[in-house]
Amino acid sequence: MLFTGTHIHKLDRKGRVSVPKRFRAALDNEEFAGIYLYQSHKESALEGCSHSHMERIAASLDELDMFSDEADDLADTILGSSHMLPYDGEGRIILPAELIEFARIEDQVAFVGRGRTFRLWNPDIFKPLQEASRTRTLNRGATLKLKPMAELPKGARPGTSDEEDAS
Amino acid sequence: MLFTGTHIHKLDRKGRVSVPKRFRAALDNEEFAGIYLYQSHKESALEGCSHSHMERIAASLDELDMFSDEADDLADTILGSSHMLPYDGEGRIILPAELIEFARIEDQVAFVGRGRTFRLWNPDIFKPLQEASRTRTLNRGATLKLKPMAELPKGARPGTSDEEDAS
DNA sequence: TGGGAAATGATGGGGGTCAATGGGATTTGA
DNA sequence: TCAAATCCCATTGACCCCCATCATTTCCCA
Repeated sequence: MLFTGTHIHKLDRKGRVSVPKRFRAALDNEEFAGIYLYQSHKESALEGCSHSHMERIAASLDELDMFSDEADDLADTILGSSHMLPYDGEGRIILPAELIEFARIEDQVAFVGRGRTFRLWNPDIFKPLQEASRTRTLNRGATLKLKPMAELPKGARPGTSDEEDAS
Repeated sequence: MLFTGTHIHKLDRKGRVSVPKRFRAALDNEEFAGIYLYQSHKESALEGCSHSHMERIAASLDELDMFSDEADDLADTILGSSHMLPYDGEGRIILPAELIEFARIEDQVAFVGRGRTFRLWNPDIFKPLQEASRTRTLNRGATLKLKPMAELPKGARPGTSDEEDAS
């Protein structure tokens, strides 16, 4: 379950767009055949995730004080503004007009993997941003501290399996 | 069982409103074919939930000191003022006049998912509030500490079902 | 190793189905 | 007996299923 790479697909005149095969494959075992999308907080982009990821968000919100202001805001912003989008027979979703407008998407959509989640962009907007962030990363000499293998969930390590083999 | 998204439906002149298909689907296994609504204690909105969630609230109240003022207040506001609303043949409920008035609902109702629960709003009132939530979330740099997958209820994780045991 | 064939993913579009809505008819209950 | 709730059916428009085509990639074999 990992979203990687950038995939550019066409938005047809019915408002449909194919979800990249790789992304669909990453969602194979989900109980819901489709994806969730919501508006990004900081970017002119859409955040995408799986059903189980959404469950995880809900479960985490549940833990916060049921009456806290922060939980309220997060619920409104994420759960309240998310769209549950099922695939059609060909693995496409219908991109709601509201989201098309928010992300200023025209006739093409870039699916950008971010590991457990992904983003949808207007490719023309994403490209320059991607280059900028690449330059920043290089200049900063950023390093990422990797988690030891042993702490990874089962199924994410070679030689283990979560259910059946996912080779 | 997850309520997500915002769904705006019409309140007809008989005081009926369709419960969104997605919400009804989330309540499929409930013993009661309908929803519960009560007045929110901090917003001009209605809180909605399932029968089993209502049971959960009752159970939580049990744990509070039975004679505490807090328990009294909560019992009055939630259990005492809640309405049990069955669907008609088309999946609609009748919105009681008392609740319409409280939430200042006119001819449209917004069903807003919040995970285990949902809220009903006058869309014109909700919209600006949701914008404000978004802004606060952004400024606060709020991040939600996600619960580890392993602690999620079974059936909420890919590759598990709540039927049999998945080691 | 190159070229052609087959498989697979992406795209376009028609039409049937179902959710949302409106309103009349019948039943229930005060 | 009247009002309100429930049942029932009609309408409509959005969405989903289906199929046809096109573009790639993969595979196979010379």
